[in-house]
Amino acid sequence: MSLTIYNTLTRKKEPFTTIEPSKVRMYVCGVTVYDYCHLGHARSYIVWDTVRRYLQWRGYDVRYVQNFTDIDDKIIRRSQEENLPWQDITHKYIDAYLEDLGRLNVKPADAYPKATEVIPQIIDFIKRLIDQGYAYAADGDVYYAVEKFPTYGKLSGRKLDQMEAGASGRVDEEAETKKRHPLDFALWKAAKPGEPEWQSPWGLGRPGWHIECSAMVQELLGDRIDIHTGGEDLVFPHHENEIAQSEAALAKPLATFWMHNGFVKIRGDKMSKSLKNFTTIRSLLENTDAMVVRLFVLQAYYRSPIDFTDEAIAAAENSWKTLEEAVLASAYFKSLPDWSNAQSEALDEESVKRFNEAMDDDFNTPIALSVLFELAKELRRQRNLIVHTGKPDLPTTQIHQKFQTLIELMTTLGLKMLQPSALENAISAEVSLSITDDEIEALIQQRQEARKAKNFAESDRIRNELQEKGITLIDDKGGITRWHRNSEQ
RNA sequence: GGCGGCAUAGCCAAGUGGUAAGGCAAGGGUCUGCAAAACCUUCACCCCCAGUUCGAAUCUGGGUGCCGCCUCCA
Repeated sequence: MSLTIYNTLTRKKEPFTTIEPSKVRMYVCGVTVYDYCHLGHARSYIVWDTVRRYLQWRGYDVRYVQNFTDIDDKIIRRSQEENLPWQDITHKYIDAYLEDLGRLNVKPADAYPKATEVIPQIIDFIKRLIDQGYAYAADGDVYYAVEKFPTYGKLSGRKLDQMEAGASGRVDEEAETKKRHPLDFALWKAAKPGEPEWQSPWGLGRPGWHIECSAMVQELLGDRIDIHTGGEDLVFPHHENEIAQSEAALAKPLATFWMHNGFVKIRGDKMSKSLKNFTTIRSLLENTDAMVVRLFVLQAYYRSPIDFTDEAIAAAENSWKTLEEAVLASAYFKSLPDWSNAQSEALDEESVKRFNEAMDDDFNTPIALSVLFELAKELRRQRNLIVHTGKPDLPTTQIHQKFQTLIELMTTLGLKMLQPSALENAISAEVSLSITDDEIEALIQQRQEARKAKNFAESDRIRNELQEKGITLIDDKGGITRWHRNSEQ
């Protein structure tokens, strides 16, 4: 089976193809940097990061470019409000973006172009559109003439005459008078006094929002790319306009596959900055493990909406614990006599097969995760058997294989593997700091005597005392008490 | 007004013609002084109505409800 991807452009799943064999050129629409990122952004970039990781795991050489929009009305407004140069605003929030998404284990892009770094390319692009008759200058602004592009609306499935201009109620009156058609959009905006400005053939001004992506894609990835992604709110107008710009100027399809992720909802509504109902990534991470957030996102299919609730996060927390415990179980597997002989790269083929089938079907992470949970539960079971009965009921080579597979698949989904060596250090530190084996044995002996005398208050006291020192006691049949040091911190 | 999406157990969420994955939570049993683990076990008439079919959560038509987009937006 081969990878299929849902393409917004055609509204169906299509077999994945690349322009160049085994190379993927991928462009991800990034954020406008005037504020901290919220959970909605987190979802989007976790999803695209996972797509990238999976393509790499399947052997593709992926070039991944993601932009920062570092000049626009909101940035200007923010800089005026805070009385700071706009560069201070954008630098601050770019740093914050990299930090927040890094914590979610989103890999850095191969390039992070900024709008203000490609002004010459943007100007060239606009000139080209004007020369070819797709754009017109109007009193310091430049607009794209949507009526000149016959297939305008093909991505979002609309026709010009169906759209009600200004239906969203956010129309700039002044700009309307300059436009030839209400749907025409700005490629270049004249600067008002005091605003950041760049020299252009049309006077001092700044680029419109959509043109930067067309220019950057061409600059960094070429005239055509394989995958272009973003949140579903970007389908119209942003991506529609990118298509109009790039395909008019270059006369070839911009992207083969257009992918869009569903929203994060909160209490049934879209989470967004304008609704002021967002939770920023950094506030969420104050008391939630980053991998819990990642798991919360991946437990849904990327095109479906997900509802952000305390219950959902709590459930993800428990789910993550299951995976974590399975990874931590390696501390116990290491004590198996033939563990070191079992070391090999071999994976559990059946699990890998099912994982790939799920991911090949338009990145169906909920199903892919079910494979991980099955592995994790089996590993946890083996760990428990070791702790409670002294030996597992699977051959060590199989345990090793399942363990190796779990780690590999978790890594592919960007679920950060805990370093077993760090764990060992933690455990050995605990051992050296707390209590020796002999002391434990002595206490257990005392407790046995208390139990024989039916002095359960005393026996429970000893159990609790040891528990506080990180030692768990297990009473087996035949009056034997086993114990182990707790592996979880 | 136009375009689009969604509706599956207490919660989250797969499943696109063959008789309901997975996760979370909950309950019962064996065992136990208590506890832990293990093992066994319980938990969905798939929003409604009609149709197509040997067979539908899955296809068709009609409803109902919720949501998104229509130049701020991941």
